[in-house]
Amino acid sequence: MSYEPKTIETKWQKRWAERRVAEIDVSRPGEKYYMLNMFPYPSGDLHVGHGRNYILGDALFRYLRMRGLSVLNPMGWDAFGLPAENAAIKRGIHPREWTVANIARMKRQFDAWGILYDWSKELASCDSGYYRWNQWLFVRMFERGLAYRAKSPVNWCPSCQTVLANEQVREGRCERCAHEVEQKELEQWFLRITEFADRLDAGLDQLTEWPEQVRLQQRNWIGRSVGADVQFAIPKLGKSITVFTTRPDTIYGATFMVLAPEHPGVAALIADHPDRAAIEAWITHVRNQTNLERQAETAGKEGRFTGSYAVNPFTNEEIPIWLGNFVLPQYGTGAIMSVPAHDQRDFEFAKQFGLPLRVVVAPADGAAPVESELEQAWGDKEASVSVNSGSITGLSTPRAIEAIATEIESRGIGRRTVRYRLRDWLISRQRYWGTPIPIVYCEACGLVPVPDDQLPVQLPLDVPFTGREGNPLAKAKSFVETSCPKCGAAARRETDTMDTFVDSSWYFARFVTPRNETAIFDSAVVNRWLPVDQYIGGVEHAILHLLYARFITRVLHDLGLVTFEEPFRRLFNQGMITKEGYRDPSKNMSWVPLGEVEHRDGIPYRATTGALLVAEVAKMSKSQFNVVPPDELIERFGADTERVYTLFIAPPQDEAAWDDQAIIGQHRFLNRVWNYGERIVAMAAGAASDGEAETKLQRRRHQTIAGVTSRIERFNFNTAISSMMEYSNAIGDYLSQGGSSRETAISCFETLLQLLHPFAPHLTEEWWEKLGHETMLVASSWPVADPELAKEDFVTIVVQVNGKLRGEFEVEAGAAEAAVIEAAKSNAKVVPYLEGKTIVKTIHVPGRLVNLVVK
RNA sequence: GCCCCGGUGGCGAAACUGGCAGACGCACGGGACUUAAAAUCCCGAGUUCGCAAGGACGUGAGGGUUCGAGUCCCUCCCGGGGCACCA
Repeated sequence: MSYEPKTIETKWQKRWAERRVAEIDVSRPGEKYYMLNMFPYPSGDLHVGHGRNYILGDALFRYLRMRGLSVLNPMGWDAFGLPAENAAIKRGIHPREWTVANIARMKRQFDAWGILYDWSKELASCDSGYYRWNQWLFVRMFERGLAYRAKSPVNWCPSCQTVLANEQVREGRCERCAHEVEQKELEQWFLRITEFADRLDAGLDQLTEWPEQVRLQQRNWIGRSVGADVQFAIPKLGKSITVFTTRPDTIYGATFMVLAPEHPGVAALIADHPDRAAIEAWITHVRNQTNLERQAETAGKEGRFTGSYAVNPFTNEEIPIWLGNFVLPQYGTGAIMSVPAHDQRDFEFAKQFGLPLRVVVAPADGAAPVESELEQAWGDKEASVSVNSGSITGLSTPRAIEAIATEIESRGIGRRTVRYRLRDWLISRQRYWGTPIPIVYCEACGLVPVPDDQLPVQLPLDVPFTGREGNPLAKAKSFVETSCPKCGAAARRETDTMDTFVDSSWYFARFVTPRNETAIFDSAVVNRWLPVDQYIGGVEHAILHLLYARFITRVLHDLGLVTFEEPFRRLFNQGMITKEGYRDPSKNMSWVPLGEVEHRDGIPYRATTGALLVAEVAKMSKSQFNVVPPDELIERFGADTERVYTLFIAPPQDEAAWDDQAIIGQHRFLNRVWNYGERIVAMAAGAASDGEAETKLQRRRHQTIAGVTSRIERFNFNTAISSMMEYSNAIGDYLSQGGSSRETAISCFETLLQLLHPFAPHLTEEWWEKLGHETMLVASSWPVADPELAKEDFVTIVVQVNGKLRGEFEVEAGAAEAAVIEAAKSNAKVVPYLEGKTIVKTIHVPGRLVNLVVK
């Protein structure tokens, strides 16, 4: 019988499901291992690029299981979100229906790939049994002041018709739809993540098994900076304004002050300005700028003089107070002391408005820069010292910072401070398909959280989806109109829903006890199974999801629900799968459907218009027509082939371009494995064993076990597959070059089946059964290498003369050094290079090489 | 601008601690089987000089350390990602 993947694949998928091989009882004792693929948004269609993430996870799952661990590998659905609502508007299907149908589709696709999940733990964030606990958690946070409502300028996406968190804005644009984000002053719900900034930053140090890149991104996003708050007196007002600086040592060089136009003190400062109206008009103009405009580097700096002065507390000089659009109201105190000689932004502002510079820092071993000659701010890459700075003159920069901070504190005009770039997390969304925020507005009682026994606040199903004008929830009278839980008076429900990132910030804990109806989860069980031992997902969540999850985990910790603060011990980010797509330069570089692309002499043209096209490698996406659906591949080659190819294509953390042609190589490989099986079972039993060929194959077997195991441990799936191919080739050589022991052939083949099982599970199960095993391969024990049998008897020693390769010879492993060197010197290929020379140095690396240095 | 990560055959890549560069594949060339094709199997192949034996060159560029560098150090070029007036 030849290899027919279709038949055997459905057979085994069915059997794994029936026997519930991936289900685990969380109360079962044993060494636990919690592995988790980030739960997906159920968009419906999976392509081979998505497959990378899940296939990798499944290979790991099968391997760990065979290693004998109790592996929890659940799957669920990040099921709230905009696409479902947009589908409702476009096609009149209710978001719930659309979501449920997509979930069913995706489950079928997982099955077709042969992926095993513990479906008894399945959860969907759009089920009220799940989002109820979202609401419960929100109320806990509200009670502790960690969830609060505030009016502030927020990011508004006019296309999505909702506000966005800071993290969801990329380069001034909406992360989802790329529409430019506007600033709006709105009252919204926030979670106080900034209160955890310090802990979130410090915790990064422990995450040694996370990709360095992700830790760095989080660190930058949190943006911890150490400095000092300093008060500058405003004699005219009899008050002072506080600035934040990371360089208090440069305070003697602070020649002016700049406030954000939004700074609360501005009105008083410009009250008696002769041209007040003009300044106010300018302030309005700055406020109306989008973040994109305001922060664009090309825009240059804008500023206005307030007409007022502050006193520099160290020089006692009066310095002018300016307003500048480059000073951000949300960071620090919204006010800065400007040191134009040593800060590039201040330098540019000073040059633009003719403000004075004063050099107060100089190289430790050189002349101080001269103010009039400066072309840019002078910074301290290397050692520098304070100059022209009163009591700190002559101190090195770090010591000067300390000294001045101490003086500021002792004089009572400020203190050391740590500031963060991180802002509170805006979670209100003006959309329907999300968790309702469980708050009631009462005339008398104000903001009243919905009591626990009234949760969940159910999302009403009978809501009109008309598109555009605002949140459909606000139009559902039966939902909005309610009574105050405190006083019973008529009241109004909050109609904002939560950012879906709230849902995904704790789902990994819910997975352990997903049906718990009395608590968010069972703490005892969660504390045994968490943190997640291995988390797998894309880098696009480096900041958003992973930061929020770390934050919420700390909240759960402080609520006494969990004993840990970091939810994910190890993190792995798989790389993207890309594919060539085609763009039409004559049509504004729009993407061309594959059916319209025609190749002539390897050059792509548009079949309909004859236009020359440009090929571009990009992330798979329907809108770019470069998606490869797995269906045809599975039909033609089988899921095992797709799985092996996906893992072989490149190191899993690297980006990889899908090659429709190269997949044939993996199909050939599996086909060969199948044929070796056929040849082995056809062998005559009981033939005499044949010493050398057998020893050689056995040695190969044990080397391969060791190699594949360590490569899987290091996630080097591509090279693990290479070494299985080599091993498979060795079995082929044994069969075709006179190997005659059926017993040897079978046991070596069985080892191949076991090693290959995580990658090609169907084919290997089929052969395991064909060879007479009654229990499943997935339940077998991972083979263990015998180092004695893996040892080589002979090693190849290469001989170099002056570092150049000149010869090689075989020698018994562990041969004496003197003998090896002697053999090297007398090697026929080497001798000519030694003639007439003297050997001045001999290097011997045992088992590898001899290098003879001659003169 | 700052911070990260990369750059190895025609292509995907390998080389784990400084020790035979290019394993394993794709594509390609030659051969076997076949009426033929597909499938399968075998052989070849970094570039270059040479009939060959063999030699020279070769991991983005240049320099350095070392008996020996894809691997370590310095400078630069190119590609990708992140942050971007954060005081």
